[in-house]
Amino acid sequence: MNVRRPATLASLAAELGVSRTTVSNAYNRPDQLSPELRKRVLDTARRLGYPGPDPVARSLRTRKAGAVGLLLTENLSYAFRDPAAVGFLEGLALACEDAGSGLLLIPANPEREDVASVHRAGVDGFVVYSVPDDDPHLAAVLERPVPAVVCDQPSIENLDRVGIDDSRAIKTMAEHLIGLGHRKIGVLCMRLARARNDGPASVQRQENASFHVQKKRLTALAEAFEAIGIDWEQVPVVERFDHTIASGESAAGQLLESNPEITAIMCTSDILALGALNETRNRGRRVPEDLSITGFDGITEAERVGLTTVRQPMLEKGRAAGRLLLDAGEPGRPREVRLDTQLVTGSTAASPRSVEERWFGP
Amino acid sequence: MNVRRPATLASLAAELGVSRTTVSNAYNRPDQLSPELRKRVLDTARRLGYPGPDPVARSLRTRKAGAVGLLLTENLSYAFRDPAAVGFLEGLALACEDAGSGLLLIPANPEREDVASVHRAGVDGFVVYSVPDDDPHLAAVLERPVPAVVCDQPSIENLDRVGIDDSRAIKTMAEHLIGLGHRKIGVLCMRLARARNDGPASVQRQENASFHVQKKRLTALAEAFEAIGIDWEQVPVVERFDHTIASGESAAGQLLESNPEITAIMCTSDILALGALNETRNRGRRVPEDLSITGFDGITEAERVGLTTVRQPMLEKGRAAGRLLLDAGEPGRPREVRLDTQLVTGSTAASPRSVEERWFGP
DNA sequence: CTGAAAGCGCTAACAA
DNA sequence: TTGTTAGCGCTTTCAG
Repeated sequence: MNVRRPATLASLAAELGVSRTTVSNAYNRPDQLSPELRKRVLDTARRLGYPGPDPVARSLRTRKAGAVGLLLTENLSYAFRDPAAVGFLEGLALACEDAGSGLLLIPANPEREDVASVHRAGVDGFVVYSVPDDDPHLAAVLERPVPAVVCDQPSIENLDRVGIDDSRAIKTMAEHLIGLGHRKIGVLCMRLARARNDGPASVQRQENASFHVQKKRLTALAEAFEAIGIDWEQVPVVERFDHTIASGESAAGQLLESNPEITAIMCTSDILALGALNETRNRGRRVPEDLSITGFDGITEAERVGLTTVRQPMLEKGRAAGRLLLDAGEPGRPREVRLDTQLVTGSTAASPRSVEERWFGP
Repeated sequence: MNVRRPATLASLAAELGVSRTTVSNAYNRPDQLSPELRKRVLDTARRLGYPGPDPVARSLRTRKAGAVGLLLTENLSYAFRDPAAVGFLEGLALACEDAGSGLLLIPANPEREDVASVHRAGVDGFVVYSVPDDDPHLAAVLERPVPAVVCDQPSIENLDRVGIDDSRAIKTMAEHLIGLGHRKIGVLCMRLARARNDGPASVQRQENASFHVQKKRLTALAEAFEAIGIDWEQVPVVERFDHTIASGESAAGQLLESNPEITAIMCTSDILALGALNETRNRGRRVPEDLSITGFDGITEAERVGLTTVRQPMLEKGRAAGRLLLDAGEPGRPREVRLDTQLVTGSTAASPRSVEERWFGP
C-alpha cells in the first residue's frame, strides 16, 4: 500500500457498481449522497487501499493547486540562515496557513540559469522576494499564467507589490550620523548584481545594480551625503556577494585597511554590521568611541547587541505578500503595500572624536 | 497574459500544423527535433503567449510532482521561531536543492483535525518531523501512495527513519548531573500529547505520551535516576504545550514554587532551558551556584550563553531525511539513520552547594 | 440522489 | 524526425 497506486476512483466505482461521480461526491460533497452509501464507499475504499482522489489529477481538473510558490534570491538553505529572511518566511507561512494553502519553496540557485524549477512548480501564484531585476527565474515566473506579488523589488507590469521606503529609511540613518558629526564614512553593501564581486563597488557598478533594494539604498545615501557637500565618488563602498557575518568581517577589514580615516561604517544589513562590529573590535578599535557602525533590518541578534539600525517589519512583509496573493485583488488594478520603518538608536553610533581626542584621549 | 491560459500545447500544435508530440519535444527533448523546427515552435509559443507545458498536467502524466512535502508538529509559522526547527529546515532544503526538488510546507494545524491539506499536497513523498503518534495528519500521510520518512518519531511500518539516540543522549546528561552530586532535580518538558496541558505531568501522563521524543527522554531520565535509588514518582515534571522561552519561564516558576528544594532543572529543550535561566535569575537565584540548569539541542543561542546542553546535529537531520526520501532505497528494506550527539559542558551546571553553603556562603 | 459524457493538458510508446 | 494513439485520474455540468 505504500509504493504503488492500485486503486483509482474509477476502479472503486466499478467495484461498488456506482458511478464515478458518486465516489467523487463521497469525498468532495458528502451532502450529495446518503450517509449509508457514503460509508459504503469509504469502507470499500479502505479495503481496496484507495487513498482518496489523487491531488494532481484533482488539481488539473479544478485548476487549483492549493499552494503558493516562493522564489528567493538565495539558495533555499541560505534563506534559513538569515534571520531577516526567516522573519519573512514566518509571515508568509502565517498568511498561507490562514488560507489553508501550502507554501512551496522553489529551488532556484542564483548562480545557475536553470529555470525548470519554476516551470515545474504546481502553484496558484508566486511570491517573489528580492531577486535581481534580470533574474531569469523572475522572467519565468512572469510567463506563468498565475498571479504574482513582488517584495523588495521594483514594481513590475501590473503585479502587486510590498516593500518599504528604502530611500527614506536609510536617509534617516544617514542624517542621524551626519547629525552626530560624521563626514568620513564607508559603506558595506550586499550583492549588487548576479555576477560575483567581492570588493569595492564603483559608482558605475552601483548605478547598474540589479538588486533593487541595494541600489535604492546606495542612491539615497549618495543623495544624503551630496546634500551636505560630500562627493559620493570619494565614499568607499565595499560589496560582498555572500550575506554572512564572515562577509561583513572581511568587508570591514578591507574598508578599514584602505580607508583608515573613516569615522563610521554604514551597512545595508544587520548581518554585515554584525560582522563589521566583530572585525572592528578585533582590530582593537572601540565602537562607538573609535568608530560608529550602523545596520539595517532590526533583526533580534542586532538589537540584542545594541546595534544602531533601521528596523523593518519582516514578518509583516511576508504576511502582506501572502495576503495580497491569496485574496486576489481586481485584475488590472495592482496594489501596493508600503510598510513603515523606524530608526533604532542603539549604542554603536556616536559622535566621532576629534583628532586630538583620538590620539590623546578625551 | 497574466490571468488566463489562452494557449495550450494542443492549440499551439494546431497553429503550427505539427503534432503535439513535436511541441512537447520542443520543450522536453530538444534533441528530438531539428533546431529550426524547435525555434519555430518556441517563437510561435511566445507569439501566442503559450507559457510552456502546464506543470500540473505534466505531473499527472509523468507521475512526478518535483516536490517533497514536509509535515511538522507545529504551525508552519512557529517552526520558523524555533532555531532547532529552522536548522532542520535548512538541512532539508539543502537536500531538496541538490535534487532540484521543491519543498512544500504543509499547513497542518496541530489543534485541528483537518487533514485536507495532506490530501491536497502534490508531492512525491513526505518528510514527517516529530508529530505525535496519533496525529491524524500522519495517518493521512501513511495512506498516500508515496514514500515517507519520519524524523524524531518511532519507526513506522517500513518507512525510512532518522533520529538520534534520545535515551542515551539524555542519560549522559543525567549522569553528568548525578556525578556533580545532584539528587533533587526537577524536569521541564515539551508537549506530551495533543491535548493541551500546562502544568505537572504525572507518571501516567508521561507513559501515555504520544510525542515519542519527549516520552523517550523522560523514560530514560526515570531509568537513570531510579538506577541510583531515586523514586521517579517523586521527581516533579512540568509540561508546557507551547514551545517558547516564555513557556520555559513560567514552567520554571511553577517548578521552583512547588519544589524549592531542587538543585537542578533538566529541560528537554534549549528553548525551555533559556526560559528557565531567565526565570531563575529573575528570582534572584544564581546559576549554577544556586541552581543548575540543562538544556537539549545545542542551538546557537544556548551555546552563546554557555548553557550546559546536549548538542544534536539538526541540519544533518534534515539533510539526512531529505536524502533518504529523494534517493529511494529498496522497497521493503527500510533504512535508519541515527545521528550522534554530544554533551556540551557549559557553565550552567555545577555541584550543588551543601546546605550550609547555601545559607552561609562557601 | 445518481449517472453519462466530456474533457482538464500533457507525455510516451510505438509506428511511420 | 515526426505523427498516432492512449491514456494519467479526476470533476463537473446536465439529465434522469
